[in-house]
This record gives sequence, structure tokens and C-alpha cells, in this order.
Amino acid sequence: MHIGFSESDYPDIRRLPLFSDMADESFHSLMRAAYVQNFPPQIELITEGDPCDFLHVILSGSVDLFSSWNGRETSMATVRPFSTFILAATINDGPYLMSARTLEKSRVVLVPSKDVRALFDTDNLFARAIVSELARCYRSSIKAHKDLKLRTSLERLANYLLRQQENSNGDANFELEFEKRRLASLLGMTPENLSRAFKGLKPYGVNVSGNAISITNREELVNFAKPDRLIDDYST
Amino acid sequence: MHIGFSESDYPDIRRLPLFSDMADESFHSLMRAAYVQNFPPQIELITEGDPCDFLHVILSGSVDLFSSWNGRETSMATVRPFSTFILAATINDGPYLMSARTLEKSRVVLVPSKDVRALFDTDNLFARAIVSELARCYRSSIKAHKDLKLRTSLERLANYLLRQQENSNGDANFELEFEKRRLASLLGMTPENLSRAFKGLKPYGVNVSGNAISITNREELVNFAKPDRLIDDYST
DNA sequence: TTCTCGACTTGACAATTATCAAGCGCTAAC
DNA sequence: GTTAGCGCTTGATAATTGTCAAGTCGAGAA
Repeated sequence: MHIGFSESDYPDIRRLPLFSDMADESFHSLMRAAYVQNFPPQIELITEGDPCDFLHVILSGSVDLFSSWNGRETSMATVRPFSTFILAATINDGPYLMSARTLEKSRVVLVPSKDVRALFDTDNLFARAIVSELARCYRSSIKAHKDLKLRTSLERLANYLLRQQENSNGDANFELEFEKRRLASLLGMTPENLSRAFKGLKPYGVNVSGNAISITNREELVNFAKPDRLIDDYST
Repeated sequence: MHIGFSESDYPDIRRLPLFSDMADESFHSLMRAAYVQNFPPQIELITEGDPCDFLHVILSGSVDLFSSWNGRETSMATVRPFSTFILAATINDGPYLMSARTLEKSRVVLVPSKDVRALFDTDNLFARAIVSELARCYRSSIKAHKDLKLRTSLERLANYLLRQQENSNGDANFELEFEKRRLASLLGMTPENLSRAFKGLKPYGVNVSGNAISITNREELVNFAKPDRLIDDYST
């Protein structure tokens, strides 16, 4: 678990919407206080309920945000480069609402929360970027909430596959980005139910072999899934 | 539907966390562009998908935020004075993700979105307040998502009742704040299921008569509901 | 007072989803 | 190659939740 900060990371971090507009001076002052760690897979970076000491930025790998209650556990989201997480807790100086663990070997920047909050007051462009990012996260959360409340698990899976297909250049064949058990948890269902849901989508042209998905008749699947930009378009 | 702006509304609006810290000058410039309307019950103030022209602030009454998809509809949240809604859409200049309708006669301030965004750049304290409010809304949404994903409908109802009891000074007897059909929708269930869920909580000391709830044995209900500050504490 | 309407309840039933227990198939260690 | 382990699948069953079709009840109108 190497600790250290390489100047070679600067461009990637600087390119993040959150940091791209801020003054050079602000950026370097933030980076001086920050540090980078490489984590192996399956390491718990954050435990829900803990006080929020750091804003996290993922540079490589992937991180699972999940929550537990009463012995149950569910995946809330997956974070990939180059993206921040746990921004709201940093801002409000509240406890983490979700836990985070690496899914694979991952490189993560840790920026002390108090520095983020301090800089917020002095750098207007940084403040604006934080607001945009927060609003984006909030709206994503609303969309996920609508997805869960308005759709059955079969419909959620169908729409998920359509979104993934778009992320894969619209190719008819693509790979699931992680194990099915995690996908099931993300979609709010059990692995057994997911397995059956894949079968339930076969009549709509969905074929599954391991992690390989092929959608033979997108039109028919769209007709069933009824994707909606107010739920499925992550860009607005 | 009276349109107009009374100076008598100023103190209430000014007292909102969102506006309380900003410069006098900024506040008055915002208010000059804003206006107030009185709406009768059951009026749709906002339709999801529409472009976001106004930030809304509720001064009296109550407003239901709801969403639809494929012929289904669900309540997402209830807004009461003195609170803003649709802040994220205003900030990101995106389409509304939820619709809003008055539940009763309500008085609402409409602040042009572009003025809010413009002022954000010039008034630091306003920017900070927006960020806090956004982070708070985001975290509320995460909590609602966890509630829905980790709990059964019976558990959601039990925890809802415990929260409502706290809002009513912890009194053992209190009134539901709106009709059961809306409560059912908020909790993500059908009215029939809610009706049965109330019965299911009777063994834990919950008695219902119309809108009157009495909790005869809070300890037992808590023991069943297992409230968690990372889901049920709306203040963090 | 009586009537009507709408919200709520109840019962019977169906759909959805979860649970439990086995089995399959792939991968990796030996 | 053989074997162990793990993730995934499948089947049987149960729990949860939704749907449909009566009811009941109470508030407000006539």
C-alpha cells in the first residue's frame, strides 16, 4: 500500500471538472495537503457512520459504494476514474452515509475535508464546480430512486442493459462490467432473481453467456424497457 | 391566483438558511426579480421534463413532489415551509426530474433560475448556502434510497411512525400529516398494503384510528424498527 | 335527516421476489 | 489430469407485495 504523491498524477486530477477551473494557486495548495494511495482489491476505504476526513478521488481501478442495515447489505453505486466520491459528507462535515471498498487494485487521492471546505470560501470557480458536481450527484440519486420505485426488477435490468450498451459504443455485443452478484445488488435484487430475469429478457432478444451480453433486437428491448431520459440519461 | 409580492414575506424568506447569510444587496436584487403566488390545492406547479425556469420556495401550505413513468406514479417527497425545492435543476440548468403539486392552499415564491445562477458567482455566502442546501438534499435522497432498498414495507412504516412521533414532540399520540394513500405512495407501497401494514404493527403497540396514531410501547416498536441515524436522522 | 361520494378497509387471488438446497461449470492449485 | 472452491444456475417453496372486487365508514350536500 504505497503512500506518496507523484506529480504525474497532477494532470489527471487537474482535468476533473471539480478541479479544472480553479486557480493554479488553489489547486497546488490543495494538492500539497493531499496524498495518494494504491489499494489492493477488496479493501474497505470508508466505513459508513465514520466522520468524514477526506474527499476521495479515484484515479484508477473501481470502487463500490455500499450500505448496510440490520445485517443486510446493498450496493448503491460504482465509482470509476476520474470521479470524486463522498463529496456531500465533506461539504456538510457529516458522517459518511455509505461505505466504500475497492473492487480491484485502485489508486485514490485523499484530500483533507477541511482544506476543501476552506478553499471553497476563497476560490469562486472551485465553489461553482463543487455545486455542479453536487447537483449532478443529487440528480443521479433521484434517478436511481425513481428507477427503484417505479420499475420492476425485470424493467430495471432491461434499462440497465440498454444503458450499458450505449456505454459500449452501442455495440450489440458487450461485457458486463462486474460480477453478477454485484449487479444484482445494484439493481436491488437477489442473484437468483437476476439469473431468472436474464431468462425473462430472452424473448426480447437478450442473450447471455457468462459476462458476455448480446442484444439481437434492440428495438424490441427498448419497446419493453421504455427508457426515459428523466431516469436513464445520466448526462442531464 | 393572486400574483404579487408583499414586503411582509421578506422576513420569512430571509430567514431561510439559503438566504439568511447573503448580502443585503444580493437578497434585494433576487427579490426584485422574484414573485409570489397563492395557489389553490391540487395545482400542478411543475411538470417533470420541463426546463427549469424558477427556483421555488414554499412559504405556507404543502407541496407534493412526485414522478411518473409508464403510467405509474409515486410520491417522492413532501415540501413544507420554509424550504426550497428543485434547487439542483436550477443550478445545473437541467430539466425537472420531479413534478410538484400543491396539497393544500399554498403560497410559493418563484425566483428566476438565471438570477440564482448569476448571484451565485458574485455572492460567496450565497454560494456556500446553496452548497449546504444541495448537500443536505443529496444526503436525504441517499437516505431515502437506503430506506427503500434495505427495508421491507413494514419496517419502513415502523420507522416512519417513529420519525413522525419525534416531530410531534415525542407525544405517544399524534396525527398523520396527510392522507394514507399519499403515505403509501411515499413509502413505496399500495394503500391496501399500508392498511395491512398498520395491522401488522399492532403487536408492537401501534394503534390507528383514522389519522390518529398512538404508540403505546415505543421501546418495543424501536426494537422492531431498528431506526438508524444514517437512514432516519434527517438532521445530519 | 338522508344521501352520496370518496377514502379506507377487507378478502380472495395473482404476481413478484426472496429463501433454501442442490447442482453445474469454470478456474486455479496441486 | 484431478480436485476444490466459488460463482452462477435451477427447482421447490415461502414470503412479500400488488390487483381486483366488494364492502364499511364518515364527512359534507341536499
